[in-house]
Amino acid sequence: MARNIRLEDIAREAGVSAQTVSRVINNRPDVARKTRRKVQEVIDRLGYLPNTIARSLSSQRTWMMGVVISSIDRYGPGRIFVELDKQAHALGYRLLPYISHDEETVDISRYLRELITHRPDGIIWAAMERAGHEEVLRRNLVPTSIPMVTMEALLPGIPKPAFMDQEETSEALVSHLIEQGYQHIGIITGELLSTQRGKLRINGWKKALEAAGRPITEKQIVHGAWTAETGERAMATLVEQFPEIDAVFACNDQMAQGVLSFAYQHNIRVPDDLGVVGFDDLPEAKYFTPRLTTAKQPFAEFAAITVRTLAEMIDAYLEEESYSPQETKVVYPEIVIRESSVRKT
Amino acid sequence: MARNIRLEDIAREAGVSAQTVSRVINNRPDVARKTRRKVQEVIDRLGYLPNTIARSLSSQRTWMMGVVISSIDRYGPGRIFVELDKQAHALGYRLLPYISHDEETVDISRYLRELITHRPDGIIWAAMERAGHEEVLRRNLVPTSIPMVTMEALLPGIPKPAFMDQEETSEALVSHLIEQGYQHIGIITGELLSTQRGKLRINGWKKALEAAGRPITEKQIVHGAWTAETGERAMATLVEQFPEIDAVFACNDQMAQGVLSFAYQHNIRVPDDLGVVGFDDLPEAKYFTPRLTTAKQPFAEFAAITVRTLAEMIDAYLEEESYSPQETKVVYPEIVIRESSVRKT
DNA sequence: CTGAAAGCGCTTACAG
DNA sequence: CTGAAAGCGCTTACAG
Repeated sequence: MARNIRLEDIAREAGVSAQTVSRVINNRPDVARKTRRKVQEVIDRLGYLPNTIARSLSSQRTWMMGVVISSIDRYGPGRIFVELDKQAHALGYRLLPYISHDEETVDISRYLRELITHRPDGIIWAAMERAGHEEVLRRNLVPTSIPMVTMEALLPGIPKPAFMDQEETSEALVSHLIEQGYQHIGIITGELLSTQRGKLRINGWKKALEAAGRPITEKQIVHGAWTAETGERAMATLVEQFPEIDAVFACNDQMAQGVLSFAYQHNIRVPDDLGVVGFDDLPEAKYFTPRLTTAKQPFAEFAAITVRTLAEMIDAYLEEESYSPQETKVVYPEIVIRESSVRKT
Repeated sequence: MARNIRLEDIAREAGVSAQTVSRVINNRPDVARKTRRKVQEVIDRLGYLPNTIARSLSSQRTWMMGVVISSIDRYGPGRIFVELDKQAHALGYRLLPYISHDEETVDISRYLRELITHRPDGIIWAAMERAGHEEVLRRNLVPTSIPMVTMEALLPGIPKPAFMDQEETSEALVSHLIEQGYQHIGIITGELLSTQRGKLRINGWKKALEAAGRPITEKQIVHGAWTAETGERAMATLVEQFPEIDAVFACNDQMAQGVLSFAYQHNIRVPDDLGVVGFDDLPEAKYFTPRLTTAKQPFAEFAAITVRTLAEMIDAYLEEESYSPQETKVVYPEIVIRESSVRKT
């Protein structure tokens, strides 16, 4: 097989030393214009592309950020991954994805260990919180002292540069339903109560009801699993155990779509008989039947803050300075009101 | 900063040579049980994780597959990326993603060149076809002789191990509409006719109409851009320029959702006044109002064939054998018939 | 079954 | 502004 062209080949051809070629490649200022031109000409002519592997090994820097994230074929994680990639790229980093396709069974410890063998300059922990993760990180990451930030789970000692508000936004969505005159408001949650995100959305719902002096009972709460299918099923359960229901907060848009489907199949008119709000503002949410009221999360900003902070931590680490950002910047979703929650008067 | 533990540290601590440690790490058979046990004990005790960068450099093998793909926050590319990741992981490879977030403006040449600097063992080209890509590949990839496969675009000299049928499936969807008694069938395409995929879906629609002896006119065809928004707008255009329309083939489910939204807003009953079929079978398609008839693409199989073939090409390349798979395995989407295209009798 | 030497392709001080 | 030497942390023949 044809051997790749090396830096040394360029040096020989251009009649200079390897370091000079290295300087040209890395755009160092201390090269004579004439020398630079000659070296560049040889590089272009031979189509030389430097070997990042060798560069990483000798400079002890990979310009890689590892990302541990759950299935990115869901809307939220997918958007987050894409925005992380954009931001990382803008700062000169590449992403090395570790996607836990099957969160229940994946051995996160093996994943993390394999990721560390690639010596990323930093790690973004975007996985959902799970029992045991803290221990996995303590045992495998801490000894390496690789800078890390978390986006989702709260992990002791690990900075969380940005926090996407869940509770206030949920409260605002439910308060909107109350203002529209809905009386009996149920909730379809996305998952077990064990995750932070799940808990906060429920808390928001509770707070809105409490503020309005409405009773809160267990039968108003049904757990789904983020999909349209579970949304539809959850709505069936709600109607059965809480028949007076006239509005529902589905904790994401896909589940809201399941609710709308249930309503359509059972001739329940939305928004007249049933008010519906979701969470996410999928690109399609505006085209649900009827158009869905929901909350749009600023993923780009969320990712940008996270990546920039990690980049700063990496810089500080390389300078052997201690730098551990304490603040968490809160970003707020935007409420988008559409037909599904506005009664025609 | 704390220096990482190296293979040599393990060797010294265990009282053996570096190569012996290397053998243990790589599970080579030729190590005495006792030696292996001792070395493993030291590895575990010190929490040693080998450095993949160094390994890649010396072995001239990265176990990385580069993936050039368009925005993965859309359903199709997202699913493909996830399935590629699963399959690659199963064969011991990692994915190095190069996502062209903004297909129009991204400089694919710079992307590819940067990817090559990472010396992936192989490259998966999952980007849509665009004018100029062929030239970019010829200039940058061919000299490196890195094995590559394509999933989407047809590129001369580059194997395409799997092909996802578009034409026959589209024809079957439209024939189904004809069988249901729909007379005037429009189409909303996903993009310009310049891509293979776009063309094939339109061809399928045409063939079905031709087989049924129906006329085909330009006014039956409107171009969208894969989103619900463009689907809704395209439907408005269709109704205006082709008022007798009683069924529509939307080239993906998101656009079909836009169509359903348009119908809902204008009191057009689906499926009675308008039959609708989509393409993709989003998890939500079953919960559209009404439930959507569509085609489910076997992405897992598509990705599996592609990755396995690339892995074989890499093996052959390393053995200095010439191996260039000529066959393309065709995989077929499954038609899923639901309410949106079945008239109640 | 085990080890000493060379090399993968770069960058990093250091010297001039 | 330019270069000779050493080193990054592994693996690969090769020798015994």
